[in-house]
Amino acid sequence: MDKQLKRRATMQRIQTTGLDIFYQKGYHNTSIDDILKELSLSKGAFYYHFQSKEEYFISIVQNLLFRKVYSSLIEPIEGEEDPLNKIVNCFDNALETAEHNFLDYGFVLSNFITEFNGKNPDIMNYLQDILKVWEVNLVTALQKGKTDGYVNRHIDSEAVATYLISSYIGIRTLMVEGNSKMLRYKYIQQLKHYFKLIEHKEPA
Amino acid sequence: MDKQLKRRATMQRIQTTGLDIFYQKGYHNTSIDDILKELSLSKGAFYYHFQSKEEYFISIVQNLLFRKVYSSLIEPIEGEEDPLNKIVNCFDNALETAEHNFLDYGFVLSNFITEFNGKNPDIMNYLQDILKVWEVNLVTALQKGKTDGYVNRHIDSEAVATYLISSYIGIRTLMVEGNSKMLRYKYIQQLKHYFKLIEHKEPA
DNA sequence: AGAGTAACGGACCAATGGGTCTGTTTATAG
DNA sequence: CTATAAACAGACCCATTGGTCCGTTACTCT
Repeated sequence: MDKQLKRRATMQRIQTTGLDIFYQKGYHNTSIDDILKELSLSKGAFYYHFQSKEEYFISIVQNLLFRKVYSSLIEPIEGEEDPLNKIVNCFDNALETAEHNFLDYGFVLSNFITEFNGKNPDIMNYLQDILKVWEVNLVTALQKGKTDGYVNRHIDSEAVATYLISSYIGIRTLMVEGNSKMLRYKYIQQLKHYFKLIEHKEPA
Repeated sequence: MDKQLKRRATMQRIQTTGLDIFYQKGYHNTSIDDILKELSLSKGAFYYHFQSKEEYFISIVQNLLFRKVYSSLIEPIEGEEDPLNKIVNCFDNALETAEHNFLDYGFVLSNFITEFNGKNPDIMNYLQDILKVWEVNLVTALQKGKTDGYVNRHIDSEAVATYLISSYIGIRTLMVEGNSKMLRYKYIQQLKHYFKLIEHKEPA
């Protein structure tokens, strides 16, 4: 009965370091051997648990990547208070952790989207799905903000959501450069600036 | 005397289709043989003109990629009139051409930045240089817009420039998904919205 | 304790990768 | 017309790739 657990644990281990290395080096530039070397594991072990490199990667996306994005960018947006405030804080926190990476490799999700676009429609779907969940939750939060009196009723929630996602993906791509602290500061500053147009204006 | 020209022509051919394929499939996922097959050329010919895959790619970045980015995103910003207007038009045009690609592969420059980050500092420098030229020109245009009375004097030009670049990179990454027409519309809408905060307010 | 199977080790394979080398064509210069 | 080098063709090299196969260990259940 304990074998199921052991199995799960090993698979998780392989997936976790797999995500790390794929994130750092990219999917096509990472060999199974690279990952197995890091794990001190054998090929027999790997192919006992996974059918192929592709299926392995997909399992990582569904198990780990989704939760990673969800916990850092989606979950923190949910709740009752002012959504605009929460979005700013959420983005700022996410950028801060990125900033503290010694060497940053960008936004995991958008990296993979860039890498697989036009090459593997199957994997692309799984990645796009994560994006969609993010977008939907942003739109929902903004709409709720309208009814709760935090957000201007005249704004196009979907357009704002895409604009937010775009800018976040972009700033994370820029931050790989180095002076991420300055970039984060500038970005958050402009984001707040932008949000002045979005927030509900109290009747004078 | 004509040999120099012939040589140049052949190298250009190899570089041009190289950029195409690298853009579509990514650097690591593209083999020299892939490119040579497309060109109906031999390995001997290739390695007669280029020393290695890496040196070859760098030559592409410096010769073709820079000009591509410059002509589509940097040059159109220069000039005398209202910079904000020109930026909107420039971005809109760039997104339109992207939209008309049957299959879009994203923003070439940011794709490569994502792919080479943390892997090849040499290539990264060349790519970052292009980004910097873009950024500097945006900042210059905004500053000039201030003195010419088009742009609000209180805005932080550098922050606006990074915010613009971020959002552009991001929306191009999103547009690979499919419904790029809608995305473009939403993006430009929010961009204009954002620019209302940036433009010079006429004294009442 | 022993049978049976899950979990793993690692040699092996065919295909592909970047890159070399030698030979052949082509074109210019004298 | 011929010598000479540039431009190219393509067989070849060897390390690496994803993946297979079979043997061995370790654990579980009766």
